[in-house]
Amino acid sequence: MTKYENISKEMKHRIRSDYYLADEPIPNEFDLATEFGCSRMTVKRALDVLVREGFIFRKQGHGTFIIKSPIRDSEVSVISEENLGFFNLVKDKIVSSKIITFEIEFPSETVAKYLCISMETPVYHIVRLRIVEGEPFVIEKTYMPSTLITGINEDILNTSIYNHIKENLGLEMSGAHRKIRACKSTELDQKYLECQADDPVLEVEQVGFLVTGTPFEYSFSRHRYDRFVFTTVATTKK
Amino acid sequence: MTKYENISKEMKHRIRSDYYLADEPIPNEFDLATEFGCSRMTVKRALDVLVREGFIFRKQGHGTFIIKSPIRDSEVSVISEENLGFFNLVKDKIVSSKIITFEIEFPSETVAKYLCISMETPVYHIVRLRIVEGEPFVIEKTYMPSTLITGINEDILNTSIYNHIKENLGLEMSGAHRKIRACKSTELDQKYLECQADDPVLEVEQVGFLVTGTPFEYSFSRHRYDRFVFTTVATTKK
DNA sequence: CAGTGGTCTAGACCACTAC
DNA sequence: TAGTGGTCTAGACCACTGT
Repeated sequence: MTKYENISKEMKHRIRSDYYLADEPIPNEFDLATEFGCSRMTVKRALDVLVREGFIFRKQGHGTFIIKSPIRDSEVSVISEENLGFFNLVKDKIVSSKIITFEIEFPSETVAKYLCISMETPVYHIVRLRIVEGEPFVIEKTYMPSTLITGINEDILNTSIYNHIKENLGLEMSGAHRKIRACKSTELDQKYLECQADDPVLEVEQVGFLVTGTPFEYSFSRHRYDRFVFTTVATTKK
Repeated sequence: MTKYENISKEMKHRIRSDYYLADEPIPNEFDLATEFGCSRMTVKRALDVLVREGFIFRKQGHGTFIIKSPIRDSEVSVISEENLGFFNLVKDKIVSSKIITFEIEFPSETVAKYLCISMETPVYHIVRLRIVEGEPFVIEKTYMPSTLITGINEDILNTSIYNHIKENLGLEMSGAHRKIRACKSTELDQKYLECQADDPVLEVEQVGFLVTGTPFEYSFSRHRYDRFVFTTVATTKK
């Protein structure tokens, strides 16, 4: 844990616990640097994280203020930078899985393209239903190069592929590119998500990357439209 | 335009125009600092932008590499940090608008909450259909405090509210909190988006902020499901 | 004008990678 | 071990805000 991460964490905690008054600026960067015993650049870097996550905003020449936006208090949602795996999404909930498909095959042209592999590299093709608190939540269709992500079995599929990648394979995920769209539900959706023929689904298409830059998964997550909202924070300043 | 923004821009240009080989690391931070005549910290900051936007990734102890992911090449989409206004979304396309509702009213409790105003502060309530290349694209329902965003008229509604806010009012937008979900289409959607009763819509709920931290708009954009995809880049590293 | 955040420097040391 | 990115410093000067 670096110094700036600690400061980020502490400041987030202070904001969430109303340590600072929401209508006044938080202490300036010089004072925070003194308080935390570090240089001003380190405080700045720590606060950059909070800006990106939508906790605070800065006003040049005036100060740094807390954003009190109720839109951040979502039930089940993705706040952009934070979590990749499904388990992070639904922490503190009871989760189970049902394996619908578990095959190994040669990839289609599209799958090969997104995973940056040849069409001769076999991939896992996994379809799982994820159940949260006893209710069907999402169908995940995942393709992963079997040469990279090795040792997949049903036990792993019933818990977390991400944990397997991290704990057993020692690989680290760095990020993902995602597309989010609304779709009509298919018969597969209706059967497993237990939704009506005219219910839509929210689909998240994702290419996940390791810290080595290698794509390791290409997936489609189809969510029940009434149980999932995707949340993001956008800032214009770089 | 600051030094690091210039370097970001130049590096993005180089990557897009294949100036660097995609299979080799780009020059290290020390060499780039020499080339651009700046300190290493400034290069680092410039490259941070490209990391967040999904152009490159870094591998400590090894180098910095280009991400070649085809998922970024979307037609009409939102890449997280970049654009807030509708016009930025569909640059280089022919856009027109149809005003469906243009009223001033007292806000509901919800609208007041999201805009951080009292229920006695009047708000504009605007519903517009946006047409791209002759095809209905999105219905935008927008609430804005009339005391903050002044001087709205039909001319402005037919072009861009964002331009009005920027050019005429001299206000600057800083970011937004968004929720994205799939919905069933309503009769209003079907009528104006010219979609079928069983077509879903992709809804983006948004609270937009000025650089002063003040919420200035609370809006719902309902997109035709077959004409819009929301794209984002997520990274686990802060 | 004083106070704040924004940018930038020139260097230091550390952590990690590949060879 | 050499080379890379990661963190951090102690300052400097600039740009902007409110009074």
